[in-house]
Amino acid sequence: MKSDDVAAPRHRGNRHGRSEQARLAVLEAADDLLVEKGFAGVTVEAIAASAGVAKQTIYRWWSTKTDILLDAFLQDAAEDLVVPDHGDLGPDLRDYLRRLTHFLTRSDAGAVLRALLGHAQHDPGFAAVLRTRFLDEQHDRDRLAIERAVHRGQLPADLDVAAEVDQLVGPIYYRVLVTGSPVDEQFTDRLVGTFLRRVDGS
Amino acid sequence: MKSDDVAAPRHRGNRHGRSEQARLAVLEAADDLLVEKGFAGVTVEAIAASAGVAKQTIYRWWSTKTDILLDAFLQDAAEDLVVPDHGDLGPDLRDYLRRLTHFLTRSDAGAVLRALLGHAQHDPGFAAVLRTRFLDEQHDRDRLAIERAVHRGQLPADLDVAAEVDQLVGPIYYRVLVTGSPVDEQFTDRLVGTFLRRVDGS
Amino acid sequence: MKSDDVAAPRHRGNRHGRSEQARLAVLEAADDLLVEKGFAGVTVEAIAASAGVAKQTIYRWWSTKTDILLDAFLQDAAEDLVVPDHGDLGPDLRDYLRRLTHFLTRSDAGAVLRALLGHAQHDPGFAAVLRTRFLDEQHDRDRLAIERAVHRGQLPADLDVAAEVDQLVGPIYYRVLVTGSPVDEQFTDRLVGTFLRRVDGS
Amino acid sequence: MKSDDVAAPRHRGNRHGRSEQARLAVLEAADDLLVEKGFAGVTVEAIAASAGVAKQTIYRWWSTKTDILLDAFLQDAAEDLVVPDHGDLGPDLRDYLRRLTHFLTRSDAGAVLRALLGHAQHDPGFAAVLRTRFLDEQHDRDRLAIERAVHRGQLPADLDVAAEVDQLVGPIYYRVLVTGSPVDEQFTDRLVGTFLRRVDGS
DNA sequence: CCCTAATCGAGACGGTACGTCGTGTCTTTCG
DNA sequence: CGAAAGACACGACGTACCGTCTCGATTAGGG
Repeated sequence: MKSDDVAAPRHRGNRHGRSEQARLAVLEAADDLLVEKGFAGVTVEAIAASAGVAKQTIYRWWSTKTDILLDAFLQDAAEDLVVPDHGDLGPDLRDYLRRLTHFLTRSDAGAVLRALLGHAQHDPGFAAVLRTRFLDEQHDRDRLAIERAVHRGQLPADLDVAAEVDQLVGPIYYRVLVTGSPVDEQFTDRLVGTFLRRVDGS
Repeated sequence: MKSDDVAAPRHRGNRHGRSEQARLAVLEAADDLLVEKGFAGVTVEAIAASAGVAKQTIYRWWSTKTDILLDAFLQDAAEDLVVPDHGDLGPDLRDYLRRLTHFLTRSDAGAVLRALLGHAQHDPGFAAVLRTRFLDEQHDRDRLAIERAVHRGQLPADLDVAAEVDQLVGPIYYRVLVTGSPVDEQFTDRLVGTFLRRVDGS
Repeated sequence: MKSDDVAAPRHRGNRHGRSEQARLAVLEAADDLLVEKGFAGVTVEAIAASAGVAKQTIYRWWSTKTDILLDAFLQDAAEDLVVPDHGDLGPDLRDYLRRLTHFLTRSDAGAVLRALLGHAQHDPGFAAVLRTRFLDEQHDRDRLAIERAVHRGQLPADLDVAAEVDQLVGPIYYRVLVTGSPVDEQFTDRLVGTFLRRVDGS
Repeated sequence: MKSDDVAAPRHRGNRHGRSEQARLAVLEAADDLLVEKGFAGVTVEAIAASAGVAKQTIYRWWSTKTDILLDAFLQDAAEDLVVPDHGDLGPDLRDYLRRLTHFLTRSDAGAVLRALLGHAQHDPGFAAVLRTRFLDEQHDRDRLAIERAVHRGQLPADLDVAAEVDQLVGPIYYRVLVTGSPVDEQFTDRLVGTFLRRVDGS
C-alpha cells in the first residue's frame, strides 16, 4: 500500500542533498522545450542551457533525456486525471473519458506522454520503466469508476474489468496515437453507451 | 574472349535510372538493423555500411531514415494483411483480428510499424506521411469485412463503420502500443463478440 | 617537357586526399593560439573554432594537440636554422650559436619548441616522437660546422663530436629552459672561445 | 606506494591551525601519483582521493597542482644535493656532478623536478615561482665548490663563476631535458676536466 | 564509336550533440 | 573553525552521426 510521501527527500543517502532549484529548473526546461520545439528539440545540452544548469548536474541525476521528461511528466500529470465520483457509473465514465481525451490531446502533459509513448516503441527498457512509473497507476485510475460500480452492486462481481477498460480507453488511444482522427464527445459517449448496454445485457 | 568473373560485377551506376540492387540492399539493411539492433541502431551510416552502398546514394533517394524504413515496411507488409472472405461476418472478423494481432506483435514488419508509429509521435510531418502512405489504406482494409456485410444486407446501411472499426481494432493497438499486455485470441474474439451483439441489437 | 607543371592539387576533402586548406588553417591556428594565449590556450576546440574547421577533421589527422603543434613547428622551423658556411670554424660557430639563441628565445617557432620540450617532460612517448621528428635532425645540424672543420683537417678526426656539441649548445638550452637568464652574444662567443681553445690545445 | 593504512583515527579538524596529517598525505599522494601515473595522472581529484582528503582542504592551502608538486619536491629534494667538500676542487666537482646527474635521472625527486621544469615552459608565472623557491638556491649550490676554491686561492677571484657553472651543468640538463641521451661518469668527468684545464690555463 | 550525363563507391568536410572528466567554488555536517 | 563529503557551473575532451560535397570509375544513349 502506498501512502502519500510528505515531500521529496532532501537528502539522497549522501551527507548532503541535491539542489531542488536545479531539479525543478531542469524539469521545467525539458517540458518547455518539448512543447515549443518538439521531441527533437529536447537535447541535454538545450535543457542545461535553458535551465542554467551544468550538463554534469543533469547526468548526475538522470541517465537519458526521456528519464527527465518522465520525471517532468509525473510531476505535472498526477492531478490532471482525477477520477470523478458522481455516485453513478454512466456520468462517471462519460466525464472521465472526456477528461482523458482532453488530457491526451490538449494538455502539455499529454504531449509529453505522447512523446514518451513514442519513445517507448523504440526502447523496450524505457517502455518497462514507463509502465512501472506511470501506466500501471494510470490503469488503476482507468478501472476505478467501474470498480466502484461493482462495489455498489451496480455491476456483476465477476466482470473482466481489465478487458472492459481496454475496450473503453483503447479506441481513444488508438485515434490519438495512430489515426490522428479527432476524438469528440460523441465518440467517447458512444463508447460509454456501448459499454453500458454490454454490461447491462449480460 | 570473355573473362569469367566469379562474383557478379557490382552495378556501378548508369545513365538512366537507379540501381535496383542498391535500392533493395538499402531496404533490407534498414529492416535487418531495426530487428537486430533496434531503432537506435538504424543510422544512415550503418545502413550504408551494411548495404555496401555510399551514403550519398541513400540521400539521393530518401530524405530520412524513417523514409527508408517506411519504404522497407511497405514492401513487406502488403501481403501480410489480406482480409479473409468466408462469406460470413463473424469468421471474417475473428480471422482478421487474429491476423492483425499476429502481424503487430510477432512479425518483423510489425516491429517496423511499431517503430514508425513511435517516430510519428515525435514528428507530425512524418505522421502525416505515414497516414497517407499506409494507415489510410490499412483503415480501408480494417473496414472491408464490415462493409462487405453491409453490402450483403447483413448489417444496416447507416452503420457508422469508422466508429465501429475503431472499437474493434483500437483495443488491440492500445495493448500493443501502450500497456504491452498480451493480446490473445480470447481477447480478439471477445471484441468481435461484443461487436456482433452490439450491431445485432441495434 | 616543361618543368612548369602546376603541381598544386587543390583538394577540398574527397576520396583522393585531405583538404590542404584545412590542414594549413589548423596548423596556423595552433601556432597563433600558442603565441597569443600560451600553451593552456591551445585546445582542440579553440583550434577548430579559430581555423573554421570541424573538430572531427582535426581528430581525423592528428591525435593530440601536441601532435598539431609539432607539425606546425616543423613546417616553419626548417629554414630558421640554416648552418652558415664561411669556410672557417670560428665564425661558423659564433654565427650559428647566435642564430640558435635567437631562434630559441625570440622567434615564434622557438616558443613552440619550448612548449613542446615542456610537454616532452610530461610524456615520454611524445619525447620519443619529438626526437625522431625534429631533435635528431637538429642534432645533425648542430654538428655540421664542426664536422666540416674535421673534414678540412682543421680538427682532429678522432674528436668526440657529440660530446663537444653538447658542451656548446647545452649551456644555451640550460639558460633558456631552466634558469631563464639571458643569453647574450658575449655568452655564446665565450662558449665558442672555450671550445676552440680546448680543441686547439689537445 | 601507499603505506599500509592502519585504521588510525583520522584527524577531523580542530580549532587551531591546519592538519599536518592532511598536509603530508597530500604531498605524498602527489608525489606517488606523478611517479606512478605520470604528470597527467596528477589531478587534484586524484590527489584528494588518494590522500583521503577533501578537495577543499587542498584548495585551502595550495592554488594549483604544480604548487603541490613543488612543495612535495622541496620537502624531499634538499638533502639529495649536498655539496661535497674534499678540500680539493677536482674531486668536489666530479663528485657533485655525478650526484646531480643521479638526482636528475634516477631519483623520484628528479622526476618531479623534470615535470616541474616541463610545466614551467608552459607557464611563465610558475617558472618564476620555481626559480624563487628552488632554482636560485640550487644555483648557489652549483657554485659552491667553485667559490670555495676561489676562497682558497685555488682559482682567480675575478672568475665569472655564473658562466663557468652554466658550462658545467648546462650540458647535463641539456641531455636530460632535451636529447634524452645517457649521462655517464665519463661525460661528467670530461666536463670537469675541460673546466679545470680552462681555468688553469687562464 | 566516341561523347556525355546520370549514378555509383568512397570518404573528407562543417556541424551538433553526446556522455565523461577535471577544475575551482560552494554548502552542509561533524568534532 | 578546519576538515570530509560532495553538489555545483564551467569548459574541454574525444566520439558518433548528420547531411553535403567532391572525386574517379562505370555505363547507357545520343551525336
